[in-house]
Amino acid sequence: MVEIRLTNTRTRQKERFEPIDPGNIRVYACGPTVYDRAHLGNARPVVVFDVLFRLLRHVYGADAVTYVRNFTDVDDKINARAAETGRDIREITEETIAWYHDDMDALGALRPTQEPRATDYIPQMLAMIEDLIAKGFAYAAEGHVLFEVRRFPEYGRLSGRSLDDMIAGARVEVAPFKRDPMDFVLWKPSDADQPGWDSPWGRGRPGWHIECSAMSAELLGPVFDIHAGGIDLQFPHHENEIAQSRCAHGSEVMAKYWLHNEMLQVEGKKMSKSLGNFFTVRDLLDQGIPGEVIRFVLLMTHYRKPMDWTAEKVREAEATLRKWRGLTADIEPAASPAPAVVAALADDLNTAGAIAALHDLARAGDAAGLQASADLLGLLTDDLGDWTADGPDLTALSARMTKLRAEAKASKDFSAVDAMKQKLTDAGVEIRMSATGVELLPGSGFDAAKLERI
RNA sequence: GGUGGGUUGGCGGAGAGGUUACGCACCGGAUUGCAAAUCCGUGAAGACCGGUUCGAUUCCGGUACCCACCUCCA
Repeated sequence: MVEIRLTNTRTRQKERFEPIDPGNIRVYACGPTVYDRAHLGNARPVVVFDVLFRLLRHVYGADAVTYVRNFTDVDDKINARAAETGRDIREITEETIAWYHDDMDALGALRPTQEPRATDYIPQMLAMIEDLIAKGFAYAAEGHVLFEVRRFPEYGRLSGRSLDDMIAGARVEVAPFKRDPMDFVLWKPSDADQPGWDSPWGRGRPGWHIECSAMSAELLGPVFDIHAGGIDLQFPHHENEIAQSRCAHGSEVMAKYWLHNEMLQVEGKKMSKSLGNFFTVRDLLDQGIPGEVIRFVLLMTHYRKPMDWTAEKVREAEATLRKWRGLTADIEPAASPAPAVVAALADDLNTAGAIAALHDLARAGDAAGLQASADLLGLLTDDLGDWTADGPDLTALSARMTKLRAEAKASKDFSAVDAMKQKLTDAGVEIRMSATGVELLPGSGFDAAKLERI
């Protein structure tokens, strides 16, 4: 059995992964709030934890892993989007979920085992809130229900903060009905225009964090193996999830291992909606950057380090993938991935190390091993291969070139061949001449329009 | 102010207390009519100051700078 090691944010250490039940490994990842296209920053955890999913399936068996990633489809950002566009909330969330699936599929991410929607779990949320009140961890006030953080001594442990420090640095206005400034909302009242559900505290809607606690408990149980998400969710989202779940279930931990990916940056700054420096996955796909290339770039950097998105990385990734796809075309994959690749991934998802190991395989000419190993990273798969496969038909041009070259060899005048070569190069066509003939391949800067004029 | 993370060769980016990371670029060679592609090869690093050690880029402490979280965000 391959030993998997993961950096556990909960203990701040790299630890050996020991499943609670090797026959049923349970992973929860926080999914998107569905009101807009996913930006590239949203894609990083999806791709990174997709590799985790693939690794766990490889080591423990495909049927032994349950991966849950939610859709938060009730949120004030969605309400705001509905108000400003005049559209129906359900229409917005349905559309956004379809977009999300399209875009993440394009990046080669496997669909999780389950993708629950928050609005399908309102009864479970209400039950959990009532339970928290009954156990003395939450209180109702003015149509709200709040979690009382002072009742949970370990509040702040995941993110390494103390309540007093947080209050000292707090910049938000505190609602008057809170017993403590850090108390957070489990349930809040809705007006007539807002989505709402009947509850013991009147018509209302859930706060931000309770959906993940309710859905993970319902689908994975009160204690599960891995909880994953972006580092920006560590506080307050994950801290609050832990408080709710542990107090409701009386458990020692919510998840045994907590994994957090670092942020994506653009020009040294976090890509975020509030900074306005974000672009969506769809933007990149529309620019003609293949999903497989985006995926490769995301995997070039270890998930626990900030990564910068640059055009140079796109170029490198594309060139490497073209080379590897050429090498593995029509090759039967090896029976199992190379041990070096598995070992790299098992060492805290070292995708950069795994890619280095793939380079080793390519250099050694082990196409079968490369194909089988790349699959573990979700690369060189059939699903993602269209961008190299549907190349234009260049046979007429190569025939013309072959003829010109033969004539040139006889006449010793190569000017006509060189002129054509230059045009092809300008159009981004890669030219491979051998003794026997001419092979033309669309290269990284391929431009079909320029080809027309040759 | 509090908390967490980072600083590696021209660029990207890993691991390991002592032995070549790897990729891109560069340079040299093979190949080519010349190139491209391909193959082979060379060179190049560890922010700064201390400490531990026979030996540290790798461990410990400090300094500087950068980033993130503390407010919706992955």
